Amino acid sequence: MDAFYASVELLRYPQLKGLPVVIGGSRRAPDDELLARHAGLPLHEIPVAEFPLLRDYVGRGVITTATYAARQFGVGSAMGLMKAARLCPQAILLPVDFAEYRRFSKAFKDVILSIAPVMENRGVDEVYIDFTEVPGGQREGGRVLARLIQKSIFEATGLTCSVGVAPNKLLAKMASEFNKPNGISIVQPEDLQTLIWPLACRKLNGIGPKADAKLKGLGIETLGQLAAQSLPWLVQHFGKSYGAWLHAAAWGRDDKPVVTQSEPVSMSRETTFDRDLHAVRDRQELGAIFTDLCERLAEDLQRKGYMGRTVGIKLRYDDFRIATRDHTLALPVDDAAALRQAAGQCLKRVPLTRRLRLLGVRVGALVRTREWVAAAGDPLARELLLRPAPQTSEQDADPYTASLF
DNA sequence: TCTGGGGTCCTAGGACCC
DNA sequence: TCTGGGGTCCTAGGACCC
Repeated sequence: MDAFYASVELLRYPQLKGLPVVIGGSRRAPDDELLARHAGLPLHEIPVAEFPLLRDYVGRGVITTATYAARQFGVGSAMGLMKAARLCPQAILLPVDFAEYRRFSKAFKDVILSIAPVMENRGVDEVYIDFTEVPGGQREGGRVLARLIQKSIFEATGLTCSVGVAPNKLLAKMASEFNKPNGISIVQPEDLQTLIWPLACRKLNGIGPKADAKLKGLGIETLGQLAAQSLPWLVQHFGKSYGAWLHAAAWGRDDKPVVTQSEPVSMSRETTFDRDLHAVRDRQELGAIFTDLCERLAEDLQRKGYMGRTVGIKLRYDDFRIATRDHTLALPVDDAAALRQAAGQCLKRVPLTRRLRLLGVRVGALVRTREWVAAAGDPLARELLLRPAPQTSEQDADPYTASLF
């Protein structure tokens, strides 16, 4: 989806169309006051001059999305709001409204599912779609189906998206970036040299800041240069697994399927404080936040129907270093008191001399509550639920190898 | 001028078991 | 008295993604 959060906001506030708008700020909503002052007035009639400006924002936080008009000024996702305010002080700042974005997320995904049922979620604003078996999915290299999806989403939601069509997910993801916003791009295997190899390594989904810096240090700037390296050389510098992946990816090879169903692995809640807090001096405040995080996490678990037995905490110190601790319980839990109890034990095992800027609570090793309750009286069934399904290896299927061992 | 929140996956060492 | 090899689980940290 194109500038998803910002585009959803523009549906509510069409008077902001064409203006630099940024969404962000984790703190108190900057426009609460605005909405209160104009209670009763339809949202689209609130005068532009009434909206809060980025220059007036005081506090922490980053931009989650910027309109294309705002991007002209050099502001973009993940940039600190204070820095963005210097680049584009006149930008309008709106708070994030996840509930609203989730609504539109479901709406556009429902449209896609009605057309092409093999869809993989990639977060709130992105999906992979398998065109292979969709009627007409091969016409004009996929362009016809891509256009149909764009048109259907726009009619249902008023939102635009960009589509990349390619033989695999890796190339499709890159293709989707070629023609933003509201564009379609088709990449065939024979386009590797002309369309992919000139790109910076960082454009590849899976090469982040660290790997990119290391590649640069080795004199590798583009995907073409990466593709020119031998497999053993890459393995030597990046390890067996990542090295092999880098090699395959640079050659446009990716055989990962479109996964339509998946179980959550963990759930968490975390918060960055308005100011750094000290475990002793700000004990009360920290304790209240801690309890609140556990309560919200418990709500999440119960609403989604999961329990978990690995409970953990995450701290971010004032110097931005991160510490985590976790603890696995004998039985899964989903209530705030149990989470708070277990997380509290974790807190005792972590250094607390430095001031903290973030506290988080996490729960993993999830089981579906319904299945756990159903196995209530059966210790064996419970035991099986707590152990993840064993990985079936190639060796198991090979009678010769199996007999040897 | 400091840098959000919610995730997944990988690695590596140690405990523990057979 | 000195010492194997394989496997799983737990824990901590880190890279990366949206």
